[in-house]
Amino acid sequence: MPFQKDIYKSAFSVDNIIFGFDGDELKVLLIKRSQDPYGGQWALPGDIVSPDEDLDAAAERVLKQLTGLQNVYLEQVYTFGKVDRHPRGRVITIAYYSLINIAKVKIRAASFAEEVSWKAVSSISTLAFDHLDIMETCRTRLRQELKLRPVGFELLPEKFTLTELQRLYEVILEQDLDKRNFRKKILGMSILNSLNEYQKGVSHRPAMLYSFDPEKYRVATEQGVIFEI
Amino acid sequence: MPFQKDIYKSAFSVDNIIFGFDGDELKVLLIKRSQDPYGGQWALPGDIVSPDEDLDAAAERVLKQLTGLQNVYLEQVYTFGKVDRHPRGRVITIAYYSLINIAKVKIRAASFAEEVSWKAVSSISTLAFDHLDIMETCRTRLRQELKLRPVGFELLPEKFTLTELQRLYEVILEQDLDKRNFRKKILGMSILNSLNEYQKGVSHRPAMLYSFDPEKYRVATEQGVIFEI
DNA sequence: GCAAAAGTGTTTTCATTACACCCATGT
DNA sequence: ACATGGGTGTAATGAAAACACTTTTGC
Repeated sequence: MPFQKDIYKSAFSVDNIIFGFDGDELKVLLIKRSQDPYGGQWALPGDIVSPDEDLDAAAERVLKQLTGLQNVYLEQVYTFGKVDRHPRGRVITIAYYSLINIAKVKIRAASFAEEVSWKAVSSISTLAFDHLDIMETCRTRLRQELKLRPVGFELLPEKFTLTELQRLYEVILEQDLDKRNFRKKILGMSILNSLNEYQKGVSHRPAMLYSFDPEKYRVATEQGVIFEI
Repeated sequence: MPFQKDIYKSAFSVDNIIFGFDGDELKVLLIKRSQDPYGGQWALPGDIVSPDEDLDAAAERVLKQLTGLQNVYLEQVYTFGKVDRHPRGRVITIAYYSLINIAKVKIRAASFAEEVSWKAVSSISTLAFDHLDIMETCRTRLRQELKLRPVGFELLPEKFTLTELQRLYEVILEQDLDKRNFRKKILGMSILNSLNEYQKGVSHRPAMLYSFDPEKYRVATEQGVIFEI
């Protein structure tokens, strides 16, 4: 089967770091590899890019296969291409990261995995291949983006409280934020809709729910408002 | 020759956007292609990555072949992988950009080029393949980096005046900066050495020469100084 | 002495930080 | 009634912006 051999002479794959937020921790979706190399170890979901497939399309496909989700936040981050990074041949990989609302995912075990699971980023210390490296690079990128663009909302349900939003920032940036200053800053940008609707069933004063409004964000940006946390 | 065909079934290249600054304009080093596809057109220097070569090494090789330079600022930016981006087959390309002191370059015409030349970024309106796209992406990245990291010095001679440095920022960021505020900010970071040496042969008051001190930068960073222009 | 760029501080303005108490709900 | 997180404003601080004149050199 020369095809297999040729592919491995010079193949490229995509790997997708899928971030989710459960209200408490930043998580990534990992698969347990069912085959060698690295059989039985946790790895990032990914696949070989087929010859007639765009890179972005391949990343979308991997995401869809695993989560059923489409049209979610997905960005290319970096390409990893060390000669020896794959034990079976020369495979470079283009890393993407996506941000999803964790509640929307019904995990589907993919054919290439025994098991699929959300793991807290902070709890991961080894991964197959150079995937730990890849994850760290994507995590750094996420932090940068979070400060400069309104991407945090991608990790939340459509309706959220300001405290949930703040907690998300605190967890990802690994720093505490002042409640009043945070609210002042976010609300001052005029990019949220106040829904005049409240949390239910909580054993404390229920919080107002908000949603992110992309159109308001566009208008604000045009008027010179700079998103920055 | 099956090898050629296999390569093109799934090959990867690097392209290198080499930035230089002549005191007045931001330039990039382009080659005129001697062969089809796009024979006769200007393009970014690049090459196929060989199977036993790291991506970074390939980018360094391209840079060295063309300029003779090694150990200069070189960073991966983005990978371009549309199915149809190369008319001869599937070739994805990993884009790098480098920052060099333009005065140090003795251009060597490479075998794959008729002609090699510095072109002002602002004057370029078409390039072979998707290279215009690649150039714009790298230019955006350069702007981002310039604001947050001390990379501008890579584009200047070792000894430079503050006005030269300011002009570099103004040209790349496309905005005017206030002279006094700029000096205050840069000097306040304590990352430059004042050389107690002056410009010569200028028909005006000669300016003090400075050099960037990476060690001072490291110390300043440790003490919490944030580089930002 | 004139043209050309170098060099230099202060005031104003605006954004960021620090900070503490009352409110609404469930148990 | 108490525990829990929700919600709110002001003063102090520090950083960024605006701004104009004197100095040194070559010609």
